[in-house]
Amino acid sequence: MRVTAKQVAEKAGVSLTTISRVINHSGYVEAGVRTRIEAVMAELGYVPNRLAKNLATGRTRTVGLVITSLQSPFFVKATEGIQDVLADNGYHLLLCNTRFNTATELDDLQLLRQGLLDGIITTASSQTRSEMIELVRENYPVVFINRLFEELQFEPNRAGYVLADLVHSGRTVTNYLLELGHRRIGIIYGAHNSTANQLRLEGYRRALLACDLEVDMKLVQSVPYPYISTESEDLWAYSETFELLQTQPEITALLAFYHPMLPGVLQALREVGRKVPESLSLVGFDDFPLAPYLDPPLTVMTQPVYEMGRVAAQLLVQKIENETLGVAEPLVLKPEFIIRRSCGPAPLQEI
Amino acid sequence: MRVTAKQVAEKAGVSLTTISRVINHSGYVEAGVRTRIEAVMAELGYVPNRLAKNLATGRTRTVGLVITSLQSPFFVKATEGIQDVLADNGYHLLLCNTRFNTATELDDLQLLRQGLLDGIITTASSQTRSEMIELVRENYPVVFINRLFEELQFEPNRAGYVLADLVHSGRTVTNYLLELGHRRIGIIYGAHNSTANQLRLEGYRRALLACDLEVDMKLVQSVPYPYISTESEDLWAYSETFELLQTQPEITALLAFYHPMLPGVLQALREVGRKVPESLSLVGFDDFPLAPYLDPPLTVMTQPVYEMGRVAAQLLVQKIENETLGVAEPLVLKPEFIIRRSCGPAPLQEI
DNA sequence: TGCTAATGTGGAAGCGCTTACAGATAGGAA
DNA sequence: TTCCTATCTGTAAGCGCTTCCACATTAGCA
Repeated sequence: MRVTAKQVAEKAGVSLTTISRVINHSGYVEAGVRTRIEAVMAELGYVPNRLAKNLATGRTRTVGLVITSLQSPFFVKATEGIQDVLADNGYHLLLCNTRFNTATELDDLQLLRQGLLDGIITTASSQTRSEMIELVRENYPVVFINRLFEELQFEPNRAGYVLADLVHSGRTVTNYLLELGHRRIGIIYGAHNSTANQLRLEGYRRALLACDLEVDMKLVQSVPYPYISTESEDLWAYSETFELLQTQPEITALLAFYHPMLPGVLQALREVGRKVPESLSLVGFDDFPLAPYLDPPLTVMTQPVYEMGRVAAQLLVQKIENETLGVAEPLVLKPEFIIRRSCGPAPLQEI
Repeated sequence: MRVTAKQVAEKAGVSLTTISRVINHSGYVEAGVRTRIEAVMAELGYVPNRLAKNLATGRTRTVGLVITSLQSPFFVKATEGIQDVLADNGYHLLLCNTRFNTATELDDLQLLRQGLLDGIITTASSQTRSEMIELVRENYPVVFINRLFEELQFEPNRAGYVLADLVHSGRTVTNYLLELGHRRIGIIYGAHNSTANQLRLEGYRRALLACDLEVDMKLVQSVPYPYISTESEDLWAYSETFELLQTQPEITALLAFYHPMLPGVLQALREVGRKVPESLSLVGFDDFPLAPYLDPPLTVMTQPVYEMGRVAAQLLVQKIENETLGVAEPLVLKPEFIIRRSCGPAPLQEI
């Protein structure tokens, strides 16, 4: 019942080939013939079937975005950057939100092999590391955001890397707190051993080292990711923060590496009776529109997220469209430190 | 270079049909043959080409989500609900984030006609109203969230409607404020004349009416949607709120209908010197994890967003899979009012 | 005028699956 | 035994495009 190109061809008295040419503005078509065909198309209400086109060309003009959650403003902003660039280049976005589910993530990656996706942008979890590497080795176009794969470092392939300078982030924040007199700086981070966490921790370590301080892993608390199916994740990271502050009361500053942990962290601080910033300094990661209106306004280390999304998408489109391989050098963008009022001088310790 | 079903067939010494049958678990295949074929598939690393399948079946198992922005927690939560259900049913999600761009929205809707999408879930803007109606009339499966189309009310088609009881929302909030003694209640809402805004406003009107009060449209301020391309939308709704409070200083309570307006509204309140809740009561719409940690904790009227997403997706899958038409009765879910500390008794007026 | 290049069009073979439809075999009921 | 049904397999015709090639025609130029 749908109108096909064949019908248009018959009605316009031309061949299928010519129809294809006017649709795609490719090859030569006489102006008169073109307008005649366009008239017939309009008359019949012809819309080209993309499935057929996809099969014939082996391309879909669709890219996948494989992420673990939408909860973080990081992903929302990155997604917008990505989509703006994709839209400009005529690509669509298949959203693969894995919800921290490894099986889902693996399935989503298979979409590349199934031909459904021309490429993938991902900040995926480390659970599927080997599969990602395999895909890259098979030369599927992939761009990673805030992820690094050293094992691919010297192989020519079609992967790309976009990162914020997270070592710098970690160091800057830590330095700031050290200068405020803090010596016991706690960290709450999401459990998976991601590149992002590693790099930030490295920055933290270096800053401490420069002051002849050692990292005390008792101050570094990981939080298992929730395998979300219901909505009861409101106070994620709450109990871990609570416990950390109970067992390590000498902590005077806290870094929350992942935005969705904030509500839990804030709740724990309330219940433990640590007022921000008087009794404890708090730094969040990634900025969000309401940060200035929290109580107190939150100091955050942030990344140029929207821009990172844009760059990632540009890189991917480029990798999809020219088939050339190459060794990838990571693209590193500058983070930004936004000081508000959630940090203060370290309170006097009773030691 | 990709392995095709044909190659598997040859190597296994069977016909293409049989391959298809084992892939799809359809029809009869002798157990021995099946295992043999599966072995060959594994050996060759065969992955079925979804493009070919899509073309042959005329279906894609992909649905589009057409929204205007991801900025609101409403969309994030709804998207998660939708994706959870879709994943359970083997569907993928194409994210069409129109960024309030009507042309983009129209293009995205065309994906249905192009065969790329089996159905659409949307909260789309009212700019594409007639095109949506046309798609519904052509019997494409579409589910609307918080949108109503009276003109389709009695026509059998494959549309579905999921709504929160927004009239009830508007009325409840307004009643609450009336009871606190407020008489001049302002509203800030996003400009497009959406069903959601209309219904909430209707609730507001009814509540006032029950107290023999009239709606004063001078208190109801619309905010044009930003046509976002850059990131400078931070203080969206700021100037409109500022102006409203300047020109209508007798306003003692304010409803913010759309979450992304909050930062701008809060900033305006600060600058105009109205302290919440002492000098002005504020109610937000749609809850979010950090609402309890704002200054002051925000009272919000919310909707069962995640659930609405789930229901919408279930409805859509159902409509896609059984081809039956029918007259749609809207599915209305109950909203929830979460009282925190951003509302107080109306301050005494100097009249 | 003849030759080449540019322009314009169509035939037909794919792309890699699904899905009638038909045919074959085996087992059970009559 | 015959017939019917259930089980199993293959042939071939699509699905609706793209694209390679071949073939005309016209224009450009020496």
